Amino acid sequence: MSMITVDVGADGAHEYASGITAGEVILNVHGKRSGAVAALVDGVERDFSHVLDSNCSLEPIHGESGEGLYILRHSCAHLLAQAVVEIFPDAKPTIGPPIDHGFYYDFHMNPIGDEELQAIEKKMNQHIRANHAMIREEYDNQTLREMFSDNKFKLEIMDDKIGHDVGSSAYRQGDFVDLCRGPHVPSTSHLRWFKLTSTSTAYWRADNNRESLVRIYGMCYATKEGLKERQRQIEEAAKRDHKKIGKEMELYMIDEMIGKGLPVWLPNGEILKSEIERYAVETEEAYGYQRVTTPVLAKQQLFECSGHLPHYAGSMYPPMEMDDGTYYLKAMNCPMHHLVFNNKKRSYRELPLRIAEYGTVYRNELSGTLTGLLRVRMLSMNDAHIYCTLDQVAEEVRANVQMVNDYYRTFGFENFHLRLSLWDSEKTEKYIDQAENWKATQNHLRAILENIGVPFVEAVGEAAFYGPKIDVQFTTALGREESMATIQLDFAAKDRFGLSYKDENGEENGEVFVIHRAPLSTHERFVAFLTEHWIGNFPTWLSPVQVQVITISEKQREYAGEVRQALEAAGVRVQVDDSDATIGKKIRMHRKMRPAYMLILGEEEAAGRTVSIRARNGDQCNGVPLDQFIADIFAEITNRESALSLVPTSE
RNA sequence: GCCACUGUGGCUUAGGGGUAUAGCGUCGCCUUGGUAAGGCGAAGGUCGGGGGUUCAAUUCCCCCCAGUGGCUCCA
Repeated sequence: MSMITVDVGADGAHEYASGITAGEVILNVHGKRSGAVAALVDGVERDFSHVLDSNCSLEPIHGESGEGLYILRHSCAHLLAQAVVEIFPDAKPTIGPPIDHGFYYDFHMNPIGDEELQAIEKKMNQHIRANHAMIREEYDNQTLREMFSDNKFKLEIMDDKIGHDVGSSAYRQGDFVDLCRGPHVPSTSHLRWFKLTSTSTAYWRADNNRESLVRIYGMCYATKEGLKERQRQIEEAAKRDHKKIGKEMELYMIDEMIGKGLPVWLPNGEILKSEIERYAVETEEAYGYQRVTTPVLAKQQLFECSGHLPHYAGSMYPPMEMDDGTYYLKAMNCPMHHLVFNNKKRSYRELPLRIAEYGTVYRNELSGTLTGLLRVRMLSMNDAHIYCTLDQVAEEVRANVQMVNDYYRTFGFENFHLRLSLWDSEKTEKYIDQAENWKATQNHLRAILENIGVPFVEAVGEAAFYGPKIDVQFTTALGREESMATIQLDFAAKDRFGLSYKDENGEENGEVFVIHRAPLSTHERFVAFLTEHWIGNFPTWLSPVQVQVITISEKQREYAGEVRQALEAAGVRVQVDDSDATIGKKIRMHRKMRPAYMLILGEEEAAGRTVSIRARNGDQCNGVPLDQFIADIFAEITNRESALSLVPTSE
């Protein structure tokens, strides 16, 4: 029998008889409880059953590693499919990939509800206890096609992904077999820490013209702790939910009579919104923007000119017939800003021309997508369009990236990164048909980003229909990525609107590039993220209630009134509670509104014209002279400090 | 738009074929209290809307509407 040498990394090289499996080697080197779910053989992921017949390197893939979790979840998807087809023999499994935190599997079957989900979960647990081996089987193409002849989805996958002459593999556990490349965990007992979470519909190949499928989601971890930790994270995120906090703090309301996706900013939310806007106005004036206001509706011709009709018609509110034509609510400001640019002859001396607008657009987002402030049909934003030459694009993009960084630092955001969103050369029907321009502008943007030296990722198929863009991607408390800000390069507007300027040579020059940018997303979405990020405990400058005054007894009413007046005179948002409730009760009541500071006023404070400051965490700072407190909080507000520093933290 | 689930006073919620809980909040009275619930009392709901089954529907069925989680979409 020939021998082979297996390099097992830090543990050196071992000699084995040829024909040994990867799993046997791992068992030999790392023992039974190594937590390995698969093996990396010469850098390729393999099953434990993989036979070694020549010298190689081998290391275990642990269930808790990224690769290991991926395998675990993929295997768990198979287990799900096994349970589903047993309970619903007519269900046709389609695809079932691992995803962040878990997996899903799409089935062609009748819709199911929670009860069925529980039954499926129960069945999966039975199979886990039975500990079926997950066995890899290799077949030629013909055999595979016969095996899955009753599942047109699997046949379609074979048509697309596997050459007709090469064959592929399937994995069997118990009576269930599924087409799959693998690798998988050696047996179903590894899949113990899973939970089915939800069902949904998905379309075959994500195409809504094709079959509607039932998608079942689950999460799966290598350990009980992993699963528990994820459940904790979900609970934690629920506490940060902007819908819950927004209701508690009375930031916004949504009323059926007004319409869904159309939030009303209540006084407290309006304060947040207007503070954001005030900050944006100050910042963007400094960056050389000029503000305009345009109407909320315009004639059909405008949106035809811009190309939004028909490209974007589905996302606009339906047309209104008027005596002089058809009108649409604006879903974007750009066409009107282009007309502002065209309002007079422009000189190269005016470029870059930066036109900003703080207003609202309306988009007919699909009803099923609307949630709280995160996805709405009324979008308020600090929108702007920059008109410049190709040479100026780089500097404008750089300034915008810097602006985004400035903004986010002030708001306390750290979990974000840039994404270069590109067109998809395979799906050109989604985009304006100028392949050369796409390639050129994409390369230009990429070069600009590389030149600035900021890290970024690239995403194919995420471009706007008129040009590539730089998106600022934000990670939520649930670990999900959402688009926040956007900087878009538009090479099409100049032709559609005949944008031009008189250049240095006195020539009429039509090479006007437009940059669309909205660094703070929409105010709705931004406030949702802000609320989640701060759990409603906003920096002082943003807090709807900056100071909550609480009297010990009604004897301090007069002093409380003086404190209020002094704070109001300094422009501080202050509320006074001089009711006859006890101090403990007042504190408990007002915590809901999350004031930046509470001021406790009793006999001592009134006598010495001081205040006792109570921070959100309960820390105290007693006997602070009123004038000093006002000076300090004024500075904290004016500097837009993100940390509250008027009460030293007790450590 | 599609699928599943949910919808009870301002908020959180119990219940379930015989028109309904409780807590918080609100209001009144007592209390004048030093840091996350002082006491007593009162008001407040056609149980999301419409239809059906039934002697009787908030409860069961159907249709809408809205919300939640996903899909799709997302300039």
